[in-house]
Amino acid sequence: MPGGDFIRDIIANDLKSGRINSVVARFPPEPNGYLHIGHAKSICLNFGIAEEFSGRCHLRFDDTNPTREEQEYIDAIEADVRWLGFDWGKHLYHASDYFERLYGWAEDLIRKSLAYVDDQTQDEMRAARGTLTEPGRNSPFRDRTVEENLDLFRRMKSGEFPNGARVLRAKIDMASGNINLRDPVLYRILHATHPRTGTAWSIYPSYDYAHGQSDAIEGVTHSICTLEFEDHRPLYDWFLDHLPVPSRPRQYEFARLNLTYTVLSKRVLTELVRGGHVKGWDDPRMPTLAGLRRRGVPPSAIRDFIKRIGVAKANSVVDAGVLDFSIREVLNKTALRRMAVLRPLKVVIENYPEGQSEELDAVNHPDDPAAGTRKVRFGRELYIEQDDFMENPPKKFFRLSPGTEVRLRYAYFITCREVVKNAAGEVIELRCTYDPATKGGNAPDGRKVKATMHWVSAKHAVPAEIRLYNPLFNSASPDAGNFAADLNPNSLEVLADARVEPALAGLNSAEPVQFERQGYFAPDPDSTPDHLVFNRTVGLRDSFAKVVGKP
RNA sequence: UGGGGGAUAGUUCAACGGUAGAACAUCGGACUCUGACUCCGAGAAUCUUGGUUCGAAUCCAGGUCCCCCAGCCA
Repeated sequence: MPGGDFIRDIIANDLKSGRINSVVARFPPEPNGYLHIGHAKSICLNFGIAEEFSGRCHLRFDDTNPTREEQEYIDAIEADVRWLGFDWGKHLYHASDYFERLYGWAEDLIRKSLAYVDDQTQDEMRAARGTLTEPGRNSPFRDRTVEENLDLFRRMKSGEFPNGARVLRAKIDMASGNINLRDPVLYRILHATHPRTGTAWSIYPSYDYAHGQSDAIEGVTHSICTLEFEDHRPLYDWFLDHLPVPSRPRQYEFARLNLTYTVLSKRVLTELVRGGHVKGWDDPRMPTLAGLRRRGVPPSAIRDFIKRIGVAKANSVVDAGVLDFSIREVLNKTALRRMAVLRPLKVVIENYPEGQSEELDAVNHPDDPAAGTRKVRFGRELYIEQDDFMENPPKKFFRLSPGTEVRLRYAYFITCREVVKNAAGEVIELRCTYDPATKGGNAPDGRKVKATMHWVSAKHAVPAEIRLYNPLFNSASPDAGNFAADLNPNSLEVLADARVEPALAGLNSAEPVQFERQGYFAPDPDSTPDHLVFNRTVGLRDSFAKVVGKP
């Protein structure tokens, strides 16, 4: 029996003890924004449990607030869950599917004198709710007759009253230490158009009133949510205790995901989009599933990441580097290798005949011979990476500098003979010589070089735009209340004049490739045959960067 | 000074009265036609004070610190 965390332990025990025969879970998003990596934790947990224990997992939209929910989000959520690799089969539900039943149960509560219509204003209700340390006061409308309550509630439903005029409240305990039990609101008047039910309803159930009963209707056995709902559980149970529900779900809570250098709050993410701080929900800097997808992150990497971080009840912040690790872990095995020069520096091979060029063999994946080989063009004029040359190198610099010899991958050894500078003193060109005997990359005399560098032929390479992404925030734990102050102005870096090997022009999938020695890059949807655009999914580990103290 | 939760390496998670373990990160080293990958190695933790016990991260009591709750949001 699979175990691994306290939730799975509970389920395993429930199955073993016979309390349940099979597990039914659910992922219950509210369609008021896009899914992010924090939701991925919940999705992997709920759908993962269903898979592991041979149960099922429902996708249920918690669509009880038409003032913030939109069809666009509904569609995006379904697409994202599928993309992540999960299937709810025929079990697609909406809390709004149950509006009729929930309404009937509300009348039941009224008949049992367990609910009443309150005419207090919002301010009055707030004032009467008490504080964390003082009990609240009963509403003056708390003891209306069943008949009056029923009449008022029906008129609320028929749309007779304006927004905010009245609410239906549970009659529980205004003195409870748990504020959720101080006569919580069950229904509020909302004259709004619902994405699914249109204008059929002018009252809508609250989350607390809808969630547990929806679970019960669907036969959910384990209703897994995040920690902030822990003190809603007594209320969740109260409804199930007092209503003729068809099953008895149980709620369990786990700690939501937090990631360094990012914010996983739908409110903040929405503001980032609406405020134009990013280009949309799928901006590759966003921690949304849509953004990660656009950046080139494979869904299996996200699943691997979620597996690594575990599930527990302690609040925690996961190092964003763990996600990077998972991405590299997946991509290293699958991504084809290519050469691309991000910041080109021209190299002229003085002893290579003018006008000549040749094709050399390059492997597509060093650990997978089945991936085959391709040809790369070599010529007299090349581009190498600006970072791969230093005129006055420090001790541990193994790459090209005046007089040193390096290998150009799959090609030849070259030696730097001369440095050409412009009027400003910047290096604009290198004059080098090559050793024809080292064709393919090995010296017959057995001599070694300390560096192998990537390169492209100046004549044959294709121009490309490369987008590098850095964390959206400068702070490891941005203040969600004032996130603008922590925004990283350099989260997007565009390299407009990169050169890539021609094989990249014909890339026909959105799968990332590895630009050797640099990282994993995926074509952006903006990319066209005339204007290639690549997103850096994640960089390669770079231990040399630490040596030279690069950021 | 209400109610509900939580504290184990730098980080995240295990250990369910019987040798505190893993992953990421860090630091060494090997290998290498990617300063990648891979491999080997190292340092690094039970919030605190008592108690129970042959034996406590685990059970009990007190304390400390952290998080959540006063929406007609979810």
